[in-house]
Parts: sequence; C-alpha cells; structure tokens
Amino acid sequence: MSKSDSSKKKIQAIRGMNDLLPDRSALWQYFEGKVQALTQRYGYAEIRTPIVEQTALFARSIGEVTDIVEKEMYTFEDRNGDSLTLRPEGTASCVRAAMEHGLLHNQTQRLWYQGPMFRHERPQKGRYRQFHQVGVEAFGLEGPDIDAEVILLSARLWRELGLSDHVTLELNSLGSSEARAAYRDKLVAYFEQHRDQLDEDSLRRLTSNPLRILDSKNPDMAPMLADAPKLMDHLDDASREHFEGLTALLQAAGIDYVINPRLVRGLDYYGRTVFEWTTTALGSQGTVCAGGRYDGLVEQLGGKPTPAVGFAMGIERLVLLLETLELVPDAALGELDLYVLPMDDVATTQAMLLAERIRSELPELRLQLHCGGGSFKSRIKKADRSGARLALLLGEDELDAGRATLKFLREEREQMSLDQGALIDTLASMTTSDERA
RNA sequence: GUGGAUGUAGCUCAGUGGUAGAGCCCCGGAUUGUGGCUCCGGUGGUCGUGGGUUCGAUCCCCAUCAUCCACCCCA
Repeated sequence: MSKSDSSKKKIQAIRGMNDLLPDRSALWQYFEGKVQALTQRYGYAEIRTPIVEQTALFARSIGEVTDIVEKEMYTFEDRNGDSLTLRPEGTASCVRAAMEHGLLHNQTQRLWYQGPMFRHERPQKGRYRQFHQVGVEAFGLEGPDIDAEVILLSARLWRELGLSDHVTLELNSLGSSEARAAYRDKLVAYFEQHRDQLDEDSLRRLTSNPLRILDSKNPDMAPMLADAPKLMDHLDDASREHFEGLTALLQAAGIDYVINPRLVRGLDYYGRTVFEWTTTALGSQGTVCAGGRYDGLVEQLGGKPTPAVGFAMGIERLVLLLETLELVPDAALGELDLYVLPMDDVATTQAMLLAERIRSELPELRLQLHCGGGSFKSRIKKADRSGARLALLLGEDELDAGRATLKFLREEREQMSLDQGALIDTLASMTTSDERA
C-alpha cells in the first residue's frame, strides 16, 4: 500500500442526512402505504414539485426574519447566478405550483405531497438536515369544516397505525392578522414591563418573534408567562366564531383536543386555526404533525385571495414512534414466503424456470430463488436464514419424477412431495389461508 | 449556533503506555439429499481521522469529523 492510498479519505454521507437501509425500508413503505391509501379515501390528489426553488419563494412565504430563512436554508447560486434553495418545507412549493398551473382559479383543491426537506440545523434524534414530510393542503375553502376534515384525516391515520393513545391534539387560534398585530403590541408592552424576568433567548425573541416567548421551556419564567395577555382573549369576532365552529365539529366527531393558548407556529404565514399533534415518547422532538390555516399566503405570493389550510408530518419521527412503541405488524415487514432451492447445479435451470412460473401464477407470493451454488448443506442453511416460511426443493429425484419437495421451515410438519402440476394450487391455498389467519 | 457525553471487528461491547479480545453475525466442517440445537475450525480491525508528547500510544494532550442528549428551532 502506498501513501497515496492511505491518504484517501473515506467519503461519507453528509451530516444529518441519512441512508435508509434495507432493514428499515419496509417500515417506511408500510407508513407511506397507509398515507397513500388514506389520502385517496379522502379525495386528496398527490402533487410532486421540485426540491429546488427560487430562494425568494421561501423568503416571501415563510418570513424573512424566521430562523428557517435566516440561518437554516441550503441556499446556493446556480451557474446562471440565480439564488436557489433546497426546500425547507412543502407548503410554499405546493402553493407556487398550484398557482402557476391555474389550479386555484375558481376552484377548490385538496392536495397532498411527500418528500425530502432540508434545514441546516444541529442534528438530534428526530431532527435531521434532510428529513421527510407528508403534507396535506386544502385550498379555496374558508369554513371550519375543512379545518376539521384535515384534522380528522390525521386522526384516522393515528388510529390505523395504532397511535391514537400516544398522541395529543393541541389547538389554538392566532386570529386575523390585524387582531394578531394588536395582540402582539400588547404582549410586547407586557414583556417590556417584565424585562428583568426575561432570559437571554426571550430578549432576542422580543423583537423577532415575541409570540414564541409564550412557548418558552424556562421554568423561571412560567409565573410571569401565566399572567401574560392571552391571545384567545384578543381574537376578532370572525376568528372566534371560526374557532368555535371547529371545536364544535371536533366534539361532534369525538376527537379529543386540548386548547393550548401558547401554541404558536414558527412560520409567518399561519393565521386563525393552528394545531399540533404531540407525543411524549420521543424526547424533546415531540411534535409529530403540525399545521393550520394560511389564508393570506396565496395572495402574498401574487395570487388572488384564497383561503387555505393544511398540515405536515415528519416521517422520521412517526416511524421512530412506531418502532419505539413496537406498533408495526410483522406482516408489514415483508418476509419471504418461499425459497426455491435447486439441490445441485444440475437443477439450476429447472429451478429458475419453476420459480418464474410460480411468479407468473401467484404474483402476490414473495419468492426468492437460490443463486450462487454451494453444497447442499449450505443451500438449505441459506433457505433457513432467508426467513422464508417454505422451501421448495428440486434435486435429481424430483426432476426425474416431475415433482418438487415442499418443506416447512417454521413448523413441525412433514414435507410434501408434489406433482409440479398441482404445485401452484397447493402454494396458493397455503399462503392465502395463512394471511387470513 | 450553545452546552454536555461518546467514538475499539458488520453488530453489542471488554481491554492495556510496548501495535488488541469476547459474544452475536458470516464462511467451512462434524458419513451419502435436509436447516434451526450442540461441538470444532476459519475470515474479518491502519483501536473515527490528523497532529503532538514519548524510545514507543488504541490508551496521555490538542484539533477535527461523526453520533447521542439538552438548549435553540421545528415536522
């Protein structure tokens, strides 16, 4: 080995950007499958947008002074000198695409998306620089019924995943932008009066995002925060009515919720309804799904005034939660049904042809064909380690007789010698009855 | 961006100022076409990376990278 060889540095993944390895991919597919089926059942159509957009899109939608825009975006110049950004969230792109293609012209839209998002944050469990979200957005509907619908959609997902007992719905209303601005002034005035009790972070937020001070985890500030003016007490009448409409619908639908007057979203475009689904099972990254109403965003991006509501959920966090709580059914993990095993090299061709025939006749069956030769002993060991429930053995005796041997790898049961003609029916009966059980 | 902890085989981890071990995994064997249990043998590590101290460092010091936890932020 020369020195130049040893000086080669191993290339590794970018910090905070993870590979999804084969032992976990079935879990993601399970989750994604549930989402796909669910959105379809609610009449939401998928939209796919590029992961790169003009930087201005995010600056104008998320808000110039938010942490996301100020210090967390992956922004770079392309070869033309244009400023581009890897999307830090999905709503802005979704709105841009919907407007650009006339999807919001005199019509309502129910859309969903899924994909990677990018934020340059310090990685932590449940928080990564490339992370994945599923988002749901509804446009052109202003009543609280659509707010309730998207919440019901998310609640059904938790039910189907077995998560209902592990997540809590928190609700709040931010009111109209005018009411919020007036409230913000009152709040700042209150904090100014108690400036001595504010910690360093809160002093910084006093000018950037004073509403977020309410959400502080510092116990020393709790008494002072408890006496602060309440957003709920400063709502405009229309927003109050909207919020009451929403809570009435949720009650009618049997959805439990907690009103959290300190709940504030980090993105500027939210107004009126905001909500979060949280869990205590994930440590400090407990928000698993969050969203709300953003009636002003379309107009802000140059479109006609269009009411809108939506949410995004973090796939890493939800998958982590499913793993932590051991809520993934074995059937979702994609184990093999059948391992087709030529007992020696002479049987290779016949085994391959038989495997192909089975795949044609039984498309649902998960079948792996032994490749790579080896002694019979090592072959059958591999059949065992493959995890398959059944093995189909083909050797000299079987080939001569036009038969195959079906062996049960996971149960105390005599192996069967089957005529190759009857094989398909036997396999079919065995795998379907097993799945129903 | 701030504070703290950690980094030895694919995985989980021992260990010592004189260049390393266990268990699991993987491969082979224990009579001919039957795996799982047991037994035997074997592959595999520049001790995260780069400097420094030292006769000599995996061990001490510094830096760096990565992971984890909390803050910040947020899904």
